[in-house]
Amino acid sequence: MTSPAVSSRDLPHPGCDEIRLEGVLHALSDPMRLRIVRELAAVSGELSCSDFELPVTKSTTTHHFRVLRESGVIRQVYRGTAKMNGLRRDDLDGLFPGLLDALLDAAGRQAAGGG
Amino acid sequence: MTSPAVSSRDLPHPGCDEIRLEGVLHALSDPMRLRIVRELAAVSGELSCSDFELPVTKSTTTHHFRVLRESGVIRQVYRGTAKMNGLRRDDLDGLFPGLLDALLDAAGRQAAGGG
DNA sequence: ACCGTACTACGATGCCTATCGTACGAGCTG
DNA sequence: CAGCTCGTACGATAGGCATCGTAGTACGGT
Repeated sequence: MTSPAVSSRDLPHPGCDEIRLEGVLHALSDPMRLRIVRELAAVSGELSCSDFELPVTKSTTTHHFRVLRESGVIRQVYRGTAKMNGLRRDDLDGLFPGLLDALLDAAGRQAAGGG
Repeated sequence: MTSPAVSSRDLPHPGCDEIRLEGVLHALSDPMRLRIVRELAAVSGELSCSDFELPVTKSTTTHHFRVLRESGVIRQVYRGTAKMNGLRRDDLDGLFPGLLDALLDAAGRQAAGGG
């Protein structure tokens, strides 16, 4: 077959009116989650959870993805056994214009310069 | 006398090279601290700790100001018995161009629109 | 039907932190 | 000096959270 269909298992996402700036900042204040978001932004598409090679166990990885989803930063959808992750770029840009770009730029500068 | 001199009591501030993006985001992910920063940005000058009317005790207020200072978001200096607080706007703009403005704009939009 | 892969759920653990209250220090002002 | 205001220090408390391990579920392939 071509590509696995979206599973019926659905994941709760906050609506745009439920996304809180504090929640977004808290989600991104964790190094592991900031790293995830940076990788997602770099590919500008979807990545499965297992595409990331994080120095933590799978349990912890699941936890971080959930925090990102529940804060409204990423969108998650099952596709077969894989769970695909994508940045909610349009939603975030609509709510907080320029914020995501400024954050990604800031993270990039820090990664490049300070270590 | 004219104005009370800066006290000899000195407060430790992180250098620009010590300011971490994650630390800044964590500092701003608390509603009370985000509120403090918004008020500081609004007056674009210095405010004493007691200029803020926060719904927490003085102990807690002290704690929040310290977190903001230690993360590099604000600069604090004693002037008489008062402790004056100012945004480290130049330092932050130098490290993370556009970030502070985007954050303040985002906070303003959320305060105006969603409540 | 069976197995392997991808991810989850749950409990445990140890640390961090937001909050408070009380007691104290530093500096004005009468 | 005495008192007042501003802010700190310290301990306590309660909740949050990053992490792990183990056991389990969902799905696709053989």
